[in-house]
Amino acid sequence: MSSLPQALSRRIEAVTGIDPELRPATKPQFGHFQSNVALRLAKTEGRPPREVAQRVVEQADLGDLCEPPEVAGPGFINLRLRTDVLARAATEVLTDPASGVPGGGGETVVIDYSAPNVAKQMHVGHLRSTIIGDCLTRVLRALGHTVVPQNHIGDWGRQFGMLVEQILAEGLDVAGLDLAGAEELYRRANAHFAADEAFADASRQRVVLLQSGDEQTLAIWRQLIDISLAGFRAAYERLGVLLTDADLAGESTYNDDLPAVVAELEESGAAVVDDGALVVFVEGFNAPMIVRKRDGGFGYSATDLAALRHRVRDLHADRILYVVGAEQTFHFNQVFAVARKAGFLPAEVRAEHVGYGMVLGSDGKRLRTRDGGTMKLADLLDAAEERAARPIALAAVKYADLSNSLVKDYVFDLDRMVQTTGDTGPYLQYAHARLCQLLRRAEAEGHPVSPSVTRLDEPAEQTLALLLTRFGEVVVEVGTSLQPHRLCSYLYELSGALSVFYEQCPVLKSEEDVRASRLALCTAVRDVLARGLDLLGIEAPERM
RNA sequence: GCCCUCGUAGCUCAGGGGAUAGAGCAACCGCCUCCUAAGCGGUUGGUCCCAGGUUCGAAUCCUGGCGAGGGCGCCA
Repeated sequence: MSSLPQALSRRIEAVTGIDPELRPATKPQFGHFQSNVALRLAKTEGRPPREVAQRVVEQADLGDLCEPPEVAGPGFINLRLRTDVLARAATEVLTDPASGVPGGGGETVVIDYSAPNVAKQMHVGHLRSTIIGDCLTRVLRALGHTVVPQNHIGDWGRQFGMLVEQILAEGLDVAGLDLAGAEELYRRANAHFAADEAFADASRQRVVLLQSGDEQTLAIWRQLIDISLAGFRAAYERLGVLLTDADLAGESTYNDDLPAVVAELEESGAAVVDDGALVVFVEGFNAPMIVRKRDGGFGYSATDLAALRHRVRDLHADRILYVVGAEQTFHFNQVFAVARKAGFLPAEVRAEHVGYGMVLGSDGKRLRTRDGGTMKLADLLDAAEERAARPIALAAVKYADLSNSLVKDYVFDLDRMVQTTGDTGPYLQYAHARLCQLLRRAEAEGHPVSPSVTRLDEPAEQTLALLLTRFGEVVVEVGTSLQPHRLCSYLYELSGALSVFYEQCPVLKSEEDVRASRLALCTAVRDVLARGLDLLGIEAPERM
């Protein structure tokens, strides 16, 4: 089905020859849609905008869709849909199992997100990556794309020499540790490393042993991974995100690819030796990318290149998304540029860094615990659950994370985000729960729900119906722009319109045909709210 | 020093060429014999950081400042 604005646009474009750039009306008195096409045409036609608008209005064939259009202000064309057309469009949303979200996607989209570090608890930064990545996964899947999540966990690197050495020094049974225990071990190893030169040397040796495949070392390393994964699983379960072990693709999985990546970089002439390191210079970047360090070890850029190459060659990605903090913008732009240059990233494959801002405390600085430590994910969720029941607390945290522009830092204010008034997750849940209650009562009282929306006499009903028809295009927009806050804004607007409808339009006490139609409208709104919240990764309880 | 991002109401944020710049919070005033008042309506509150430029039209695009944050060859 083609959407209403598309149909309207085509009719107008048949007259104007250019896209009328139809937009939702900025104010109710301007109808449902507005176009500035006459203002833009006025110049080329050399006639007053209002005159142009009048001609467009007279010539456009809109009678079966709209009330007679109005020319307003400096030359805007305001369109108001006919009630029967609006009712039909709302019915389509009601009867469509996807509530108007077009599912024809067809791309393979790899999304890199979450990426916690082994032997460390997840912190607020991982929270953002995980929540945003989860939302994008859900949205792109709903649009019919094949989404391949990749959890690029930090399971390799120099720190493991230190950790293994510390375990051996303490004679520790790793199997008895949990993730918090591993993190304490990490701290002890760090202190030990700084204070004891002999230990530091042994740790460096241990890195070599690990890389060369020493059995004992590998066995301990695997144990560290196992306890970390248990911790990650628990965190994902608590967060209610879709990530599973099948999505794990840590840094270590690319170890075997690194020599080949380097060889290809050298063969293509992209990489050169500079100051002892193998680097790639790319135009537009003030520093080269270090692929192999002077000491022969690989930098993290090498791993990122290998991962990107794998995603293109083996996972057959059409689009690759990196949900990583905005501070890494330079790094990823450089990785993409190098990958293009080296031929790992063909022109037709899109690579996009979905950068997000930092989580700030009420002081406007990076969120920290009272003693200045990093804020743990678990502590943060604990604090939220002190203020609200679990599904509501989670909704509060997730919605706060998704409802602002991603690139901006945002202030983490638990007391504000758990409020049920205002632009919060719980407010959306409340709107949904209210509808569920209403529909339950209707069923209990034996009121039939009309299979279609038949009556839209009240402005509040029309507003709701019009909003319903926009759901699909909003989801499409999020899939393109990768800006979840647009879906948040939409759902907030829908919830607000529902509250107004709820105040102004009695449902159960209306006469029969109005009641049946309103129940249909309510069902459609409930479905869109539930589906929209699900796309955000937020539960929609039926009672609150 | 160079590069990137951000700057909108007291606070938290939308809006990113188009009509009188919008929400929420806070403050104040109303509304429950009525489907969840966890709600709704109203009032107060703005030099859209500053200065130029482009345009019929700029919060929005361009240039230059100022302010805040982040990044800039061997950590990941």
